Amino acid sequence: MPELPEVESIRCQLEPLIAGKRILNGDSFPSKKFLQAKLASGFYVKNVNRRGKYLILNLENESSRKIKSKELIIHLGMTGSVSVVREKPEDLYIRAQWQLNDGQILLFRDIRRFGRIAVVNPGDYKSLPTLNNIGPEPFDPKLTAISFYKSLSSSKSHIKTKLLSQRIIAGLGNIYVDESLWRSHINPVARRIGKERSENLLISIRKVLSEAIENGGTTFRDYRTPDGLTGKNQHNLDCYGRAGKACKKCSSILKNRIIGQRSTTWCPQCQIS
DNA sequence: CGGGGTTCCTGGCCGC
DNA sequence: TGCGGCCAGGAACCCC
Repeated sequence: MPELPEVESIRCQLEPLIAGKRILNGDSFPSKKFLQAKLASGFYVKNVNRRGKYLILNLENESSRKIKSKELIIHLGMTGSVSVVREKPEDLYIRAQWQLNDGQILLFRDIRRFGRIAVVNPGDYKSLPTLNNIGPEPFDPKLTAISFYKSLSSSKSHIKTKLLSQRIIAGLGNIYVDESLWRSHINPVARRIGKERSENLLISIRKVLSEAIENGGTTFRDYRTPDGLTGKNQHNLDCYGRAGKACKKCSSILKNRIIGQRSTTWCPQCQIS
């Protein structure tokens, strides 16, 4: 579902809709994954940030001259979306809702319930292990070809698995991993890659992600921005979803198989180990 | 602790 | 039209 470009598109639209608003109360579907929604009650939304695929709403509440801060973390899972509405719709799949002081309601909708809501003290991500151990943002200038190479070298699992783990680099999911590996001619089951190929991979990741952000994300089925629109990046994919079709570089037939429990598409000709 | 497999959910699509 | 089987953009969790 939503990977970094989709979450970033959502963040960008959501922030002006809710920044400065006060959350009067929160309510949720009765599941452990969403129950913390109500803990955001009474706080103002300072801003809306993103880390990897996680939306992070910075909350503040000044009571009796003491400023209290929290973070409302929304993870969209596979089918999550957010919207801001005046009237709550009849919808079975609303998993959390927050009444705002301007009469609007922030909604979290998630058909499959793979998403998650948490309200934590700033930076305290113990309850979200992946966020707690997350790697650098792809566009962080501190992430260099060398540091990326070293980080990739620290584990010997398949490169596809490493990129999906969020520990080496944040925000990649199945679509953009396959796209980035195709662009940089790296086989998804490669285990060690050299400095030069690591650098090419990082360059490809950045290009793939920035194009996807410009296109407003990739919509296959569920992904929507808060304004309800779909993304356009599905028309920009070279590899993901094209198994059985001709490689756009060499015309070989793209293959597909399961790697690390995830469906993987690659070109057997250009993506050598 | 790192790594691999399992599990959480629902709906859409395909083939019979 | 109905139903079983399979598939899906993610990550927490459990066990070795």
